[in-house]
Amino acid sequence: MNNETIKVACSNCNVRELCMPIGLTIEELSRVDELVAMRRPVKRGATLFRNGEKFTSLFAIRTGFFKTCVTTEDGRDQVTGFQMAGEIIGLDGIVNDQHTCDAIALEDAEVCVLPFDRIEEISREVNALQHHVHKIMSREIVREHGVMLLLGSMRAEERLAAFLLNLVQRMQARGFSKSELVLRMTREEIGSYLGMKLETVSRAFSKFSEDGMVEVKQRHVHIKDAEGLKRIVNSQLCH
Amino acid sequence: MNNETIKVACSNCNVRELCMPIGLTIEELSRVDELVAMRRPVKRGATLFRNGEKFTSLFAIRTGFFKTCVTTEDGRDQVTGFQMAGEIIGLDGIVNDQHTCDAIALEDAEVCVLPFDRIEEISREVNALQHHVHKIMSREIVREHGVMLLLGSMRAEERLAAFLLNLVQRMQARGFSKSELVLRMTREEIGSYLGMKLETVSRAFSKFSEDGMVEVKQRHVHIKDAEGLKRIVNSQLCH
DNA sequence: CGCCGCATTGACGTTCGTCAAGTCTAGTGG
DNA sequence: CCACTAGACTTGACGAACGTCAATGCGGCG
Repeated sequence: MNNETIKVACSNCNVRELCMPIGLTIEELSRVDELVAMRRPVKRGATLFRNGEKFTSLFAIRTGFFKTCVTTEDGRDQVTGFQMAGEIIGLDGIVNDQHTCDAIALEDAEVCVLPFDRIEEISREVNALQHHVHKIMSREIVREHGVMLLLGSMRAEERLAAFLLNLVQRMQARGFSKSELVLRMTREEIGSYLGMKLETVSRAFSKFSEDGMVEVKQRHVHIKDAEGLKRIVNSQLCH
Repeated sequence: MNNETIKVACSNCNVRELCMPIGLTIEELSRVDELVAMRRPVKRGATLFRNGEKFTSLFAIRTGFFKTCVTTEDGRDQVTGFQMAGEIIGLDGIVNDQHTCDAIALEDAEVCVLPFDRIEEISREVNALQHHVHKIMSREIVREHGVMLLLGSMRAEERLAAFLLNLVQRMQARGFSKSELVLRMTREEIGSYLGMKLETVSRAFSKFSEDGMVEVKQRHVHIKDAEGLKRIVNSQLCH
């Protein structure tokens, strides 16, 4: 009804349970609300932060979809992750006070800006927040272990199957279908993340499609046989 | 001189500047000393912690050399890192209160046991420690980005060159030679870390040797042309 | 001295990258 | 409303890089 200079507050945010600790007392909750300095819209294709930029804040994704990627001087490029609502990005910037990767919106998005010094300050008073921050960073480390496993020991189809299952599982945790999926990234970006070429991604999609495990229509993916995909991931085709 | 039930203290530890924050006041330093619950020797081949074990502590490596690896139920296996003196391991355990990988000593080692609840407690009082913990976790995230880049976009020889340069650079930071290297891991473990087979590792070593960039004798590696290796890493052989 | 695990090397096969041609779709402008 | 275009995607043919399998060499330890 009334126009809203949307009150910035975690306490009534719909992705709260994804990015904030649970079981806070009322007063703790109001302290945590102070974390969010502002909200910031990010247009599709725009960068939220870029390699080399000064680090000041973490970002909690309220809506939208991002990719993060690292680049080397010699032009190598690697997507290190895809992030969706409720996830925190920018953790890479803490260690040297500057970001070491680019974060780019793959669809129109909105993020909460969380100044890191404020996070540290409030963490000292609210134990649950302190532990939550540690868990978020640990979770990212564990996730990356999984990616290393995927890149280091899986073949193309196994990688894509694992990727699709992971995506759909995260969507499901956000209340979306566990069989219907709209990819926000190109084949090339998927390939970069999975360490393979876009043609190989495309072929793997076609293969799954032939085998009746998914229906693929451009970026629309319908997963008809999640169990089949799981078998692919765990197949260890040889040995 | 006198026999030592070695006093457990960071303040006079020789790898302090590697694992502890710098610029602490005297009283802060004494608080930080309380972090170390005990020291624990780990024999070569022994596991410091294992996937599934309850997480209680981080470990700071005083001496020795470790590998960490993740395993899947279907028997896939991936070395996620090699850790040496001054580095902290166990961060993966925070998120779910249990370890998600195995840590195995590749040579006789000694670690400091840092109970994590004590870390959190003292972090609240000593800001420098709080920030240091954040930096350590962020550093690990950034390191893993680098591994993802390596696994996702480099060819075999580029990976091995990058690996050798990274190892020697870390050894140098610890006061060792920047050209002389004793590998503590097998070809197979190197291969697992780099996402390639042990034979491919061996062939890459032989290639470097033929090209006069290194001398290899089993696990002894002499780096004769670090610049050459750097060129390999940045070569982008095709394109 | 002999064994065993690790490492090297060679021959061959598979997977995936490369290059190229062609198709589909969404978006734009007449 | 339709035609046109650019970018994304698919598919095929071929080759390079790496994995696989197997034989052999080497060094350390009991």
